[in-house]
Amino acid sequence: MLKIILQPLYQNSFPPSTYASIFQFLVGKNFVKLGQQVHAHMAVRGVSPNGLVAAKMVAMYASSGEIDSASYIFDSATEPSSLLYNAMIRALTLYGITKRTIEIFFQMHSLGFRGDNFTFPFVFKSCADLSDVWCGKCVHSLILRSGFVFDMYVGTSLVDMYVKCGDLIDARKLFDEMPVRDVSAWNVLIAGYMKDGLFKDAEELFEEMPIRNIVSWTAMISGYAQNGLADESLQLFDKMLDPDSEVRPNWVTVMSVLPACAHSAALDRGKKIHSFAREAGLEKNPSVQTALIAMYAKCGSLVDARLCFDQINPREKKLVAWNTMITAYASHGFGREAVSTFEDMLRAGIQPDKITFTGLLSGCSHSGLVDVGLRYFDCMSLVYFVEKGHDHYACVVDLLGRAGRLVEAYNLISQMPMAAGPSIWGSLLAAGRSHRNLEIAELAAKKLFILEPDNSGNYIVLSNMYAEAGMWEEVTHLRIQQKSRRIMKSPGCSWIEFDGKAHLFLGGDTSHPQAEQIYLFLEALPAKIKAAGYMPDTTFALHDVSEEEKEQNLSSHSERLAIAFGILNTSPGTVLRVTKNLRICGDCHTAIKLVSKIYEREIIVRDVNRFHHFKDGSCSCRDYW
DNA sequence: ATAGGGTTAG
Repeated sequence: MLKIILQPLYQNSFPPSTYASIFQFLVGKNFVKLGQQVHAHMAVRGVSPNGLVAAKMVAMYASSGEIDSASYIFDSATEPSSLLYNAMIRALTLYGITKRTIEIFFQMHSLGFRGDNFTFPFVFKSCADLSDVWCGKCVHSLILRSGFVFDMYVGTSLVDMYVKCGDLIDARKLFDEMPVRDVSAWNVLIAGYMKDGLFKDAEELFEEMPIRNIVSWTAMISGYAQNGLADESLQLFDKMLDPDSEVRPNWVTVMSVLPACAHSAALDRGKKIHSFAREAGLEKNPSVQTALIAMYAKCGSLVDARLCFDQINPREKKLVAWNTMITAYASHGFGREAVSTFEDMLRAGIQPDKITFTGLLSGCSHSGLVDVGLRYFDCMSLVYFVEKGHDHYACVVDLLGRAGRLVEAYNLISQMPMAAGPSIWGSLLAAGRSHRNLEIAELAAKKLFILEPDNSGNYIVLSNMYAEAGMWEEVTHLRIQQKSRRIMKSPGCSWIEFDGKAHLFLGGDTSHPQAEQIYLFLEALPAKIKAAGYMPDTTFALHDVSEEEKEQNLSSHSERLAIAFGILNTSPGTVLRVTKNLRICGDCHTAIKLVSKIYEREIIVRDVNRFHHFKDGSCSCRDYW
């Protein structure tokens, strides 16, 4: 076929069916230039494309990335046909132009072309992407009597539409009514249940279905991972690696399981999955590489994250990869690196988006780069064409608040074009606390009591501030309020990975087999610190007593237990990586700095907000978090 | 020519 096309095209025009076959042949081949030559050949000879030819041209252009040319052909077609409409609807769906897809469908319908089994799957997909259940139902009702609902493809896309619109009841009903179901229909429903957190229903379907393919497995694994069920996700992934498993993981599976490692900070597991990806030839996939960056960053290994980032082929280094790297630096308090990576990104010609700026601004905030952050914030919409969103304001309120510029922070909130959410008032409250501004703290706390009445932390912060100021009546009042709403504080816990297993400690925990040794170690610590000639920063400890576990003995905070366990069980010099479910307390922060110096250990603590790299007596956050 | 699993986030 190619030979025929490549023969000189100077001869007379061909009959339409020939042009149609040529364009048909070029679909998906990415020979745009050739397609354009044939197109010109036709145009020069005054042949106007009939419905069939136009349809093939639309398909050809759309499949080679030329959606504008496809649209042009469609708009200038003189002879509309079902086939042409189908081709255009398919092309638009391919490019995610959902609204136009639906418009074109209704235009088609109004011209008397009713649509067929090659039309509806795309229309329902568009409704699904828009979460437009109203439109979906409307199209559904149009075809109720036509019999197309019994087509397997149409049925599956309908079930998917209801799933994506959150209507699982109707999705299930349609699924049960389908006369023929293949594995795709099952997968759609499984994915639907996992999104909604209905694990039992998803598991039942997964067991029940006659054939499971890689998509079924991946839907389960990613569903668990996205809902924070990291163990379930990793276990199922292991099952898939079993030699007599029915399927092998592919790049989507690997990409989906990595967030489970990230969630539980399981660096060793993550490294094993990385090795698997390497052996399976999936390491060069840019999406896998991006998921690896995020995994390494969240498991505390920025070095490995950067290595993965550098290994991505520059041509394949897309927005998400840059965002992930910038965010990784930001969460570790490496603000300067976040900024320089952002500048590298601009030089590479990548257009930043709103996530880029949340990463960049939070990086500035976490490392005290106040002026740099403010400069980027001021010009982000005019220079980089990214609209300022709620989260960007949150970063800058945080930035100003940490720097003690509380009035400016408050003024910024008042000027926001949208309502400030809990993250913003939370930042302001934290800033009010650390800079001892009761007025601002009170103001922020009162907003938070309305916005998130169940969050115990807000009551505790304000109550501690009242206590510090000797305002005991207010303390009592807050306590009564808290009791009446039955607000429970969440218990602090920390874990550390050792020997392929997570060792978890609660505050004051004595249940660990090595508890005795751990407590002996911690009790000996103050003397060691003194002997080494360091003075604990008592001023800091005095006014920043842990807000979450005040009544508890500071020296048995969960992060200290985990670190003690780590020092006792690993060889000298091993980096310790500890994860905590709450914010690290000021007293522990001071203690860990000293431990890092005395025991010559690098200690990396991931708390609920960010990372702390303790080394040689100081922390990467420069006591600024 | 048609449907299903998807990585980044104060």
